[in-house]
Amino acid sequence: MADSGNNFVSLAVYNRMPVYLKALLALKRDGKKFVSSVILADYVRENPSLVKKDLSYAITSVGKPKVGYDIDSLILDVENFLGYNNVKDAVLVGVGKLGQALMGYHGFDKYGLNIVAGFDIDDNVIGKVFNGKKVFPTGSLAGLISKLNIKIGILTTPQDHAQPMADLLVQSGIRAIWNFTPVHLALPDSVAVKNEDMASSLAILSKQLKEILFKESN
Amino acid sequence: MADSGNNFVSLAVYNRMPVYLKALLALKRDGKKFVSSVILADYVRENPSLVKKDLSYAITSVGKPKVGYDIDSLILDVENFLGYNNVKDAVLVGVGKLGQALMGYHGFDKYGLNIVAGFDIDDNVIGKVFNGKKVFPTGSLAGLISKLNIKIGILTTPQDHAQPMADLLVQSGIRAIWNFTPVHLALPDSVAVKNEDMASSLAILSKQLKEILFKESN
DNA sequence: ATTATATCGATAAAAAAATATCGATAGGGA
DNA sequence: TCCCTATCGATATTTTTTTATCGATATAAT
Repeated sequence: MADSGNNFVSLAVYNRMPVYLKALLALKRDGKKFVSSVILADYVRENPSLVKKDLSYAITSVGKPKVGYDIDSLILDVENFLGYNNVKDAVLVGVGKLGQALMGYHGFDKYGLNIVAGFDIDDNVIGKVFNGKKVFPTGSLAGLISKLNIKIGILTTPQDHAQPMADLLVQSGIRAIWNFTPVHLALPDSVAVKNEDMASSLAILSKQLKEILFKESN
Repeated sequence: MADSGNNFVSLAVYNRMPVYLKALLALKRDGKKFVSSVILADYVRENPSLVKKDLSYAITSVGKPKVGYDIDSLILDVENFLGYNNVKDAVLVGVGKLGQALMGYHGFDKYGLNIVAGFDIDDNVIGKVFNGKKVFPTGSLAGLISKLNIKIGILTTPQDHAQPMADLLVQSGIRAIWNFTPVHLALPDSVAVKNEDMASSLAILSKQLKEILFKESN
């Protein structure tokens, strides 16, 4: 049965769920109607028991013995679990290359993320429009956030502006910060943070590469 | 004592290690010379025992009772553990906004990542230079990879080019792919993959936000 | 219709990870 | 100098996560 919303589900589940979703969408494209935990586990390289348990957090209907899960309904369930179906407004601060890339990224629609506007201190980008989203001076941040009751801020500033801009976001009422800067933000407990940490990603990739090459060399 | 290189260290440790490093650098900036596991744990919001165990994988000298760890030497140890000190060459495929942002990102130097060149199929970017790195047509990918013995490929193409370009990278000798596309790549076991999965990051942030707001509302 | 089997969902067992405990000891203060 | 205390590093305990097992059952084959 689907999780009612505030029971604890571990972060590991949240990390795997989008992987299942991608696999399900690929299977659907291949014309499949049903998938078993064994097939799906094989596809994403996990254990079938783990897949069954993970899906149990999202699923609203039962799987059929001998057949598996209905792919269409499972996709809906997983998308729902991940919150793709409720739109989340956000502002983006720091409209450099990365900020522009994120503002222009159409994939966010699919995830239910709606970047309402960008903010910057640089007159060269203020007033510009990326993917239909305008760039405003940071001075107008607080007004827009409170007017639209926005809770999520995306932080893509240069390093030295990260903490001050995070502070400004929090003062303006933001309650969740998606931090793309490599800065350790000091924030109150009442604000959620997700660091998009390229350092650890790269370290993990290097570690895996090292392991693969090591295995081959003996 | 430091891990000799191929004992198993869990991914969780790799995820936390850069967080410790950021904290250590901040403490150093504040003029601190030593730090205890308690202080560091408090800073990064982890348990002191966990911090001690994690650091034990990286550390080469012992901490002092009553004092803690020498910050300077700990920074070196952690950087070493994370591989910041050995340069890793990489190629980048797909020089759109995101690709340009990554090519222009100076932080990678610090991590020991050196993007040697970009590759694209679009004549509008081929020949251009970003941050001193030139963009070549994908046709010249294989040659450069084998000539320079490059093992890491960064994938920042549009979705529909992701799998074909990943295949090309693998054929050309790439053994590790840092995948910034939202595509589930089908790759042989001999190739490491790290998906930069914005879907799960966003889902986790949303979950945390929901939990924080829920806690407050009762 | 009967039987064989693949799969589910629940739960038990195992493995892994996180946390607590504890003896040893360096440094500070009486 | 001699305690007292904070901390380390090692290890034991607890908790969490993952994996295996098992009865029930839907489908397919005989």
